[in-house]
Amino acid sequence: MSDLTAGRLSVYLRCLTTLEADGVKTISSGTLAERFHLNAAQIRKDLAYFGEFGVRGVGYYVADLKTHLRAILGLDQPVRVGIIGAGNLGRALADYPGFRKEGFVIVALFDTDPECVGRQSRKGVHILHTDEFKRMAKAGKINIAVVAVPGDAVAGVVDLVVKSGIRAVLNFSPGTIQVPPGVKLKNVDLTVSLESLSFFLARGGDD
Amino acid sequence: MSDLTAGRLSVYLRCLTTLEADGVKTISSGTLAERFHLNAAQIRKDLAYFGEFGVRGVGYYVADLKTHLRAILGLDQPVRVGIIGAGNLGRALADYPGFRKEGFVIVALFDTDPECVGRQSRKGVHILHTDEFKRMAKAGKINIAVVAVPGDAVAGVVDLVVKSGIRAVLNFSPGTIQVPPGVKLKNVDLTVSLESLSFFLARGGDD
DNA sequence: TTTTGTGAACTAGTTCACAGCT
DNA sequence: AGCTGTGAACTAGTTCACAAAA
Repeated sequence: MSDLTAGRLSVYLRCLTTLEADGVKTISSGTLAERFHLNAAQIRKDLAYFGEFGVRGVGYYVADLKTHLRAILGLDQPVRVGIIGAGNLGRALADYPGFRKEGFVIVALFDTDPECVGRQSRKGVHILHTDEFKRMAKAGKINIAVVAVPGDAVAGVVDLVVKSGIRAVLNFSPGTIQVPPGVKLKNVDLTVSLESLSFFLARGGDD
Repeated sequence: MSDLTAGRLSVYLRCLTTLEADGVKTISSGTLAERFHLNAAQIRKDLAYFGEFGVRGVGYYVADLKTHLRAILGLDQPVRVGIIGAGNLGRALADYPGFRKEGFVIVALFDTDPECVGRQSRKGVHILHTDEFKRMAKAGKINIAVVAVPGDAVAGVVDLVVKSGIRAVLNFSPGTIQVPPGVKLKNVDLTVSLESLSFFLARGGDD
């Protein structure tokens, strides 16, 4: 199963949440695709890979499919997130409402700056010293590490994260880092995102 | 030219900046690939599309290629960015050092909350009322719009942005929005990113 | 009749491998 | 000898189109 599929499952889950709030009980791939600008065949193929969730002639039961998707995405049990880097971005992520909404638990922020260690974010996420990270991860208190440190610190931090036994990392820091097999790294590179758009404008912007 | 290629060009540019700082004058695709965990053939193909920048038997001149890439990415002239949504995330993005480093100019933050309009971010980016956005965009003061508003506001904001003549949008808000042809929309969905990682862990995490 | 699930066809993207230039 | 630029081969991802099920 590809990375792109995983992302789409997450999108489908959000669509279903919207539909449920609207009181929709059952939805066909065609209607779902139309309403959320997706592709019906792709929805069916993505879902069919994990089981036969649909009913021919009817479609999918919203509540039922939602439960299945949450389980497939591992959201049927709490997912604990530790954020390394308590700068502006790290703290914004710690307080991001979208994470809590889907059941993620932000365990703590981690930083090395004595100025902010011991303090907490606006919404009350505690800032611990990065030295604490390994102990907490080893104790099974962190499932996913989010890295939001300056570029020159990222290599060391990712090394620490991997050595702590973490197997999923969401990285916001720049750089072409590598992780050992068995560890999943997802990069969100803000500069690259913005430069891609600049490229589009520079090209004439007609595609 | 695909979106993925544009992203890689941005990555190459950053690699070259690092190399230049290290005093490297010339680099082959093979060495570049090895050092930054990239693919040599892909680097050559990506670059060759825009011109014959390399010298056979030698490689690429770092400073020269960097200039070319900056021009291709439209970074040879200032790119002006307006950020709509002055919440935690919007303000963190406004102050993000990586943007300034590559020559982006953060024109202003925009929000509708009277509580924060008139104030400014830590680094001094002014927060204007969203009503001002259209005027500034029409006056050519904004090239790229960054959207970081709550999910229920995103449709209206993107509509405003498009009506203001903006042709490149970086969206951090959730939802499957659509823009007319000729407008480039890039989504950074934080919840989807995190859920993809959760999916990987739930699957057993061995790929 | 409606809609799923899925093989087959298609499209996009990556990597190989080597001719040709320096 | 070394390295680029590029056609050809390959791999991955998407969409089509339809048989089978409710």
